[in-house]
Amino acid sequence: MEQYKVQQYAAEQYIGGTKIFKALGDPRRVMIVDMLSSGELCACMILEKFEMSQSTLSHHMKLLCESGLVKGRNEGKWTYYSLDEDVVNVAHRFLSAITTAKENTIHAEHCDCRI
Amino acid sequence: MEQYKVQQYAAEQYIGGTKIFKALGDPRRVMIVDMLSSGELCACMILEKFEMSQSTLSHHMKLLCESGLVKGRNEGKWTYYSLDEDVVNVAHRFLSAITTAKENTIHAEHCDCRI
DNA sequence: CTCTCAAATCGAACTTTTTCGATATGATTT
DNA sequence: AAATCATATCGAAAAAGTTCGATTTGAGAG
Repeated sequence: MEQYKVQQYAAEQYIGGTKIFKALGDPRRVMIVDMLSSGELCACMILEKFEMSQSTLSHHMKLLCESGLVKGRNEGKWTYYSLDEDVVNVAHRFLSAITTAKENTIHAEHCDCRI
Repeated sequence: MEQYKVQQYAAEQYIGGTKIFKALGDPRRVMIVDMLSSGELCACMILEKFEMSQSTLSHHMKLLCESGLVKGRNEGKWTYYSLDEDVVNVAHRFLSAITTAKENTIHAEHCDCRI
């Protein structure tokens, strides 16, 4: 998780970052991340803020955890969730990587529309 | 597009950013953004790099354009695509906003698990 | 004016995601 | 040990996303 290199145009390299973005591709999950940015919260607290069944929240939390952005911690019958700052940083770096100009691109290659 | 404020926990505020992340929630679209980060490309050039039908690429480009990340420009029978740097910056700021600690959070509120 | 080419749109099949109620699990309370 | 509570998992239904071939559109070339 230390370094995240984007190797050009080889799909596997993009999967991890894509998984994070996919997790953030839903308004409620983004709202949950926003809530967690100020610190750990138990599932029951998050559930209170949404009109959503308990099983649906559990599903969203699972996706967030699978992306790596969020960590879960069990304490007794409660589960506490928090952001994984390392993965948050991976997300930032990945977004930077894919939006920053690079060397060795396909821009110099031949194409009909450049004749 | 100048400022992007995240108002806490009101879904509408998150929709724009979510749309960008949703656009980035697919490996091929991320690869296309990566390609475009080094400059404008015509659709035919992008198509060459993927095993994908022309109509599928067109669909992905439409999603990227609708998110705002990518702009299309017609020139003769060709279409050239490029990143919209303003929206790229919106994406960065939005990601920062939702992952940065804030005031007035729900963390101080009462919850059974905090008795 | 017709043909060709690049790209967009359409329509259908397929896959994935979302959602919920019901049930299971695992811990605390009585 | 039985009841209760928080959360996870299951299964099914509905919604959304992906993909492709076929067709349309719109621009240039012959």
